[in-house]
Amino acid sequence: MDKIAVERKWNELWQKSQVYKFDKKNVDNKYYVLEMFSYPSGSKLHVGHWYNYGLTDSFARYQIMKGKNVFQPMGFDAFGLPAENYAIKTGVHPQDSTLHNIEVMETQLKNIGAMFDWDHEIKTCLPEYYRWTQWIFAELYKHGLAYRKKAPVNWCPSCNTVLANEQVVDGHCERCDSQVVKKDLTQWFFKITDYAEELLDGLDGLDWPEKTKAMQRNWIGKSQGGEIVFDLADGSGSFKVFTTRADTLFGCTYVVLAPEHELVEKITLPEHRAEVNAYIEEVAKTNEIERLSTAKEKTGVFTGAYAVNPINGDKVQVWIGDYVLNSYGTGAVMGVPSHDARDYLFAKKHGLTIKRVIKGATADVDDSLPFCDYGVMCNSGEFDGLISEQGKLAVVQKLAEKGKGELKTNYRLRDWLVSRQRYWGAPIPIIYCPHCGEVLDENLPVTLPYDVEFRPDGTSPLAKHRKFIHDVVCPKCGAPATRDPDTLDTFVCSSWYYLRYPDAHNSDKPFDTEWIDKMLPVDKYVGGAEHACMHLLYARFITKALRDMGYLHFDEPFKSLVHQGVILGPDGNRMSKTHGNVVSPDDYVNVYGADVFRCYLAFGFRYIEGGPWSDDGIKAINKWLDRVERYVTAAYGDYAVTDKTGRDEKELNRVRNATIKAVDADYPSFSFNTAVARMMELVNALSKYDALPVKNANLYRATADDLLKLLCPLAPHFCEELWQQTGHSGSIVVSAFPVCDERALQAEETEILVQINSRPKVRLTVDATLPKQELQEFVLADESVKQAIGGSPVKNVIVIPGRLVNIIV
RNA sequence: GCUGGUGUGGUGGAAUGGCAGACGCGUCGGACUCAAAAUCCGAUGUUGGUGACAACAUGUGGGUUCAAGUCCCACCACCAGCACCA
Repeated sequence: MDKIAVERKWNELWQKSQVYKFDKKNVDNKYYVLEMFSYPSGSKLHVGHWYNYGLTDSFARYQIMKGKNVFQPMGFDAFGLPAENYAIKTGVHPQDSTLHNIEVMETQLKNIGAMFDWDHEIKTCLPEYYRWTQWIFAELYKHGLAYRKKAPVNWCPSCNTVLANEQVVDGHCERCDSQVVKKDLTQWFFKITDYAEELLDGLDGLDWPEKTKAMQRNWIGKSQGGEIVFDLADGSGSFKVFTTRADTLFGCTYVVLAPEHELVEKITLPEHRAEVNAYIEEVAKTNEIERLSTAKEKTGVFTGAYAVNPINGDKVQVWIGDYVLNSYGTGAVMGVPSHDARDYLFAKKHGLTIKRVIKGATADVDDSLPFCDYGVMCNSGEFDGLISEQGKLAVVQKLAEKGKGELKTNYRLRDWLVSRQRYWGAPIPIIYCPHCGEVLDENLPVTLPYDVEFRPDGTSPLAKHRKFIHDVVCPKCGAPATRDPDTLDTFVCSSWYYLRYPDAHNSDKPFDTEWIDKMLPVDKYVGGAEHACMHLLYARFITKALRDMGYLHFDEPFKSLVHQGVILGPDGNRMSKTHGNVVSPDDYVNVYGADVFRCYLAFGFRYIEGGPWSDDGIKAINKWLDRVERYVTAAYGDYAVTDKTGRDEKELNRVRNATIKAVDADYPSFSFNTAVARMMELVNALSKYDALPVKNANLYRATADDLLKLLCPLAPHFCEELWQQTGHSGSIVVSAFPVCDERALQAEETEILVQINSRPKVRLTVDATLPKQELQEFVLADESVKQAIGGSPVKNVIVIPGRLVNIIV
């Protein structure tokens, strides 16, 4: 068979007959399969795309054959930084390059032979989509979930531009190598932290990999402790620290503020100012990863100020240190050198007091300092003798009575910063009016202008687009106003696209609430594990926020999640241009066809593991499909079948049904490699039968039919062609998946293993229906078993019916 | 550093606590052929033995069990994620 010609033929016929069109009337039986949509990159589809889309399509095709009404859409996450960088480099407008890339990728995606419903294609960079991204911003704003505050950005003083983390290499600008500094800008945030608790709780009910759930739990990072108020010693103000170890408060001998803490400027004494300012400037140059690195020495400087430990009135020094982050907790920590390893090092280095307040619970505990485990309080006045677990509550309670503390749950999760000082994104629908302040622009879409200047010169392309910024009046009072010059993080675009798909071109609404409640949640979501914390968390947040606004009536967007593994380059590295190890599927698809390539990807890897690329064995898959063709064709010659091995047809029927059973379990669990292996076994079984010119070949033909159906999800064109060639009517791709006949699996006789003292000794063929007791008697009566035992007394016999008998002598 | 994962022949990988290595690749041998390709058949964990067979084998060392790749403990290596989380 000329596989490539056949693929072209069926691809066209399927498009024409709209065999994959989602049946809107049959929603009760819907099955929503979604692969994370593509970024329209300038390089073509790589092997990883095929691995994700091709094999998930096989899963979707399996669901169709199991009678589901499958909805499987495709689209493009089309905004983003690379297109803008490309524009700066080449002058090609992001819109032009992006739309062109999409066109190329659409053609390539169609070659996979996936049953995407292109009628509902999404391109996030089109106004028909991003107007609703802006609508989401507007709704969050109206419900108090979008707000502005100052936040630092990476700033390259030489390029005069904001850099993404990705563009900062070792603290330097990737373009000009200048030292990158932090700069505060007022930016928009989404209040994802309002949902921290629910995002955490909701994980329990999800059919997601445990690994991913664990990562989200860590990311949300719930911790329970106390918030404690420290007054400044001169009475000029106060600040709070968060701690999970309030039981160690008596050992607090200093406090450390983040260098960015708002109080630093105010409290620093004149004689310390120079040192403090120099330190702050130095910290602005480092990124968070450097600041928090364990390998780095803990640095800090004294501000000259003192605060009062609220539990015992001690005067403690106020320091600043880069290991304290302004974005976590209260931006201030108490220093307890005796019971915290980090504080211990810090205190040793700077000569600060170390005071034990916890001792080991029992004498055998090594409680030499720093002693960081729970223990018993000491040197803590009225609290002496309390164990840490009780002590940390008691201390906070005592402080609460004086208004100096409260129990507090803290989350590591931060609010979602969505402002980007970029052009190629959805404009933020906010207008600034000199009279009314910030005003939501509900006249959507706020269209992204095409004619902009990309050359970086200190302002983003939108900010210097006079017409876009200034050609606007306040919606409230009509006064001349200005637009927000920033665009939305592309994660905002991708946080709701699964809601848009089922009705992608609706121009009245982002989605129809009644319809969406029937279509969602997504039944199977497939994509890379690298999105575990960002995209997957944002999507859950948006779903919950829209639910609380009354637009949705479900809690979670993705009921079931699968991560495909990563196909590495042949050298074992991640495929990338820099490694020069990118493998193009086209080189193989042009030679062997899409079906062979899909089957190879299915067979050669554990789907969720992935691994280094190697094309060893792709020829073998090609040959195997040729074998399938030969046996299927033979079955439909005017032939019947005799058995070369001397077994009767029962054996063929048994293998046939065993294969059905196994493959029927493998597809839904994404175990494609074993599914192929089982089908190979079936073909091997078929090969044991010779075709001879007699009639009556029903079983052989039925087996061939089943084989085609089992294989169809992986090699749809190939199977459709053979289905037609063997005279069947209708399309195999929507035919019913074979059902296993359990009766065929029940053998009358079975071989069991007899072990003596757990060592395999004798094999016996026995009646498969023998109950335990009789099986034991049968085995013990057997001559060869008696011989193997050799007269030693039998102490114990373990019988596993159908498998083995273990005789302990 | 913390957390999670992985570790099985020359190789990709199979194994609800029950005969480790299914199914492939590769290699070796054979059939067909003038020859090659294609196809088909057979062998293939290691060691010892002509042999039937025996011993040893799932990163290392212990443990539980009649029975461990699988469960428990410790360690080693590699990979991924997170970065002092107060």
